Amino acid sequence: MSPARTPPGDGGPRVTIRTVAAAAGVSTSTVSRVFSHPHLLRASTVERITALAAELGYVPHHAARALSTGRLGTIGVVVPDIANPFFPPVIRAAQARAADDGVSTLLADTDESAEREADLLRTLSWRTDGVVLVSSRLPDDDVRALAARRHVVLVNRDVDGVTRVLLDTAVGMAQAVDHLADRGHRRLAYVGGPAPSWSDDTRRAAVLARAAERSVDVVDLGAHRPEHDVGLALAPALVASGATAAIAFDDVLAQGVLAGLLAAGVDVPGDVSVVGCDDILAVRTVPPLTTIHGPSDEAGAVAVELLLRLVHREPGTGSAERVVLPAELVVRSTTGPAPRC
Amino acid sequence: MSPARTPPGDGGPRVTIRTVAAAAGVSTSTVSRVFSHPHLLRASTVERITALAAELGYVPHHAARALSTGRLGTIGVVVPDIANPFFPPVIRAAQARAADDGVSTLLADTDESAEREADLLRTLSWRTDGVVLVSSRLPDDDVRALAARRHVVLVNRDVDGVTRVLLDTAVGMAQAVDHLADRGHRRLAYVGGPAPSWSDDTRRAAVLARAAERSVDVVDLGAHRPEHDVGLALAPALVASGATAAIAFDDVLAQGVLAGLLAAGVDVPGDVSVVGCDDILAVRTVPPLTTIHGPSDEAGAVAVELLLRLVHREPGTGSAERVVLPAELVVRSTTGPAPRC
DNA sequence: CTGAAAGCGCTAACAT
DNA sequence: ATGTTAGCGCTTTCAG
Repeated sequence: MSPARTPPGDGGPRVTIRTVAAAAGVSTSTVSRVFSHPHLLRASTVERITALAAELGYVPHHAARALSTGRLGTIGVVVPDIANPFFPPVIRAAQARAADDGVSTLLADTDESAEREADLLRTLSWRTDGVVLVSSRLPDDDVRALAARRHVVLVNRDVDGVTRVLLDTAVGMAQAVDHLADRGHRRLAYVGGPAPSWSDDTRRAAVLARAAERSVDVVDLGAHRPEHDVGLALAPALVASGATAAIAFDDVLAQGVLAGLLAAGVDVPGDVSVVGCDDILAVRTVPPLTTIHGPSDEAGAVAVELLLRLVHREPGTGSAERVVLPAELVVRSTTGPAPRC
Repeated sequence: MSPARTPPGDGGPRVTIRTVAAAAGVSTSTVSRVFSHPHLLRASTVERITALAAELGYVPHHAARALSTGRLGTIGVVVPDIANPFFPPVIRAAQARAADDGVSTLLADTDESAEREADLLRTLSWRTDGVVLVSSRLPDDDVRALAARRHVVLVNRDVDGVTRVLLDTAVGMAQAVDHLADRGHRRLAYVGGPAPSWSDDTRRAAVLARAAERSVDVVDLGAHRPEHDVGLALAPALVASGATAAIAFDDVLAQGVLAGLLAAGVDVPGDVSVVGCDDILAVRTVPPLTTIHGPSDEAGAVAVELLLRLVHREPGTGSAERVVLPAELVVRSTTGPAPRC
């Protein structure tokens, strides 16, 4: 086990493909092939060179490879906010899927700012073969323009003409309405999320549609930033609305509402039922939150898969795919029968 | 505004430094210098070439530059679990600090596995100039070995001989003990975190030390994975211990304990006070959690700063620094006077 | 202040 | 199944 060598401690000139070739008495191309297309070589050769390379402490030079192949072997994953618990599973799955193909991922956080997102994308374009844009805050046209110049896959954003992976929470929202209607609720409130957002639009629409079918009233409590405080502040309005159940845009908002309700002495689910979305908080609320769970990890993996396909396919090939993954209701303890009046 | 061009839609050959040089009637070296050492050129030249380059849609080629300079312009940030809310602020600050120097960050998640961490570090070493290891799960010796071969800065891990940035929660822990002692608590419980961990060792030690000074009893409730469920399951033991207050290794554990206590009908802080650590949950618990807040973002930034210094300094220079940032108690609503017996 | 030329380490035709 | 030979796009001495 002689130590591999790299920057610190210097330790003489770098071990390159050439060093190894010389030591093995073969040409550099053979060594190169050992690491890129081993199937083109005799097994014994591959084995011998691999061992020798390891012994010499040879480490492939990423930049050099990238320069010759024109492929960086790195993709970008851009999210609005790492700290938002919705994203980590997506990110993790994306990284894992990329790693399977030996591709590294550059993770970028836009801090919820479209401007910063644009900046970041500019920087990323120097260093990546393509980008997965999760819940992009960019205007549709900007997204299309970007996709025209770079390989892009969207997650949780539905822009025509751009490859995208969507978590269809509409299914779950409809289930939530059914769930509540089945338990006697006749009037429910929708606590909306960010105004210009695909997620909120589809969620609200799904609630309204299914509620209409079930002849349940819906009070629209407006569009809001998905933050705990906001939900908390909304509790009084919810109570005033006369609704016996609330469906919130996401779990954070729902948790806020929950806290507000408890603070106001309203029993959940005795007096009011609450449903969240995204299953971000799992059972960490008190009581555990009924919510809508989608395969966000799968979304990340699929997005990377599609991206890698784009990267490897020659330009112009294939049209923008649109993958929809269904999200479903998970009943926990914040929903129950409507209070008898 | 002619559009920059990159992979998709092909669009002819890449715009290189050569294209720009030809168009400007200068040599490639001049163009190169415009982007790397503009101060060596006449201002007017710089301006002219910059404008021209922008117009032609020239984008520097990262890999090529890396190959020439031997510096990748990328650092790695390795965390055990992106989804753990303690890390995002660290990551974000690290990225921001790196971006200030035009350095990209490769984020890797080890999924709490030392083995996977080792794997990842191997991969990262091909593609980065150095690594920030946050809360590494690697054995001390492995960390030292790594640091001998690569530029490494540790966060939240104290290994002798390796540059590191520590959040000294011991200060906060002592404050917590004082806070409780001042309010009449004579017997408190420490709910420990992961067994082989610098954080847990120092926290526990700090609690014991200050408690001894204040003649307060401490019941050690053991070492545990910092998860909600675990904390929840520990509530009965806490009650049985007769302690009137619990200090937990971190907020997640504290929140679990809180939930378990509430479930058991124990009033917080009426009957039992609870203190967390890391200020991960902010005011999102009910009631809002008293905890210990440290500048984790600063830790991330400082770590990157130190790393970049290592990267740019020639080998062998400077000895391993040890930066300690103090974390302090934040009193919220889960602590109060000891119940009168 | 700017140009010319020699690579950085690797891959990819093209030969053999 | 391997060797030969050009570069990939950029930086960087060394000259001028």
